[in-house]
Amino acid sequence: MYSEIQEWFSAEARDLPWRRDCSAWGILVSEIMLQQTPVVRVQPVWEEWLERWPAPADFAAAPAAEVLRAWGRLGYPRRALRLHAAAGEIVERHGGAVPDNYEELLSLPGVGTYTAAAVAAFAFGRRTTVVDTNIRRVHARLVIGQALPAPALTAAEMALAADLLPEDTAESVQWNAGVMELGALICTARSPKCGECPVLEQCAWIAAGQPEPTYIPKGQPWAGTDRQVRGAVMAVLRAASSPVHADLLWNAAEAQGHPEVAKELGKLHELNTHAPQLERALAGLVADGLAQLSDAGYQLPA
DNA sequence: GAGGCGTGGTG
DNA sequence: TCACCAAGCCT
Repeated sequence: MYSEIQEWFSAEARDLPWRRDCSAWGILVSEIMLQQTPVVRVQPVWEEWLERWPAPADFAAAPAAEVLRAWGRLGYPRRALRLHAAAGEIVERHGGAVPDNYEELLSLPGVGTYTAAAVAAFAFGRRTTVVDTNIRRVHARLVIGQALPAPALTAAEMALAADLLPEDTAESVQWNAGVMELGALICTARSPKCGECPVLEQCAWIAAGQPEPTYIPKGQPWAGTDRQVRGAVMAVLRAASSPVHADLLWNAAEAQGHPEVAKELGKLHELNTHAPQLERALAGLVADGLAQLSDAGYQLPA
């Protein structure tokens, strides 16, 4: 399978900036931004960041509020704060250089098994077992014959990925990148382009007659949740340059057409003269959002 | 180990 | 239209 995927990858791989001549720091930033966020939205922000903060020390010195603003609308802003903390550790414990091995990468905040393996492989050419959602899906179809991988990563999947990894270090790096790209462009979650697949002939899922998924992926609720409130709060704060009053949050939520959010923030507005109740309500509604506000130097009314 | 965490494009 | 989905991590 290696040669077919490699040939396809050489011809079809996307020309992404972090795949060109790029520092380990640039690779790390890209991997964090790409956690659950599509490439098309990451690319312009990544360009901005690398120009503004070309090395970990530059980024570590920036105020948290600026980090969150620069993060823009990539989503999951806690990733930005964790990367900020990681840059601090890189400066303090690694002399300002991104560590070049899996174990030390894994110890950084916001860096899990996937990101540690990916940075070790793509920034430092290490032979590591990279397993992301694309690779899991390709393995599930190509090797196992199932439409989708299990809901959560299993030990068996890790063992399979380790078994498939080429022994040669340089080939292992190309294999990781190629399988991931195949999952992103051809072997997609919905409507895979099997007609363009370089390993169609060897695919266990095709051989089995493309059976349907054996479970139903469960969606994440959004309307009326704390996350929706946090999203509205963060949208206001990104645009603000000074401490934000709760009234402003409510007005903004209403103006943005978020009736559920405005209703919840309206409760806070009514409670504004009763500080203890306000604190309790805020703690229940926007606990993480408040932590981010505090980290970013913002204040809520007393 | 299941659930929480932002955001916007798309079939 | 509205679920689903996008290079996960942490608790």
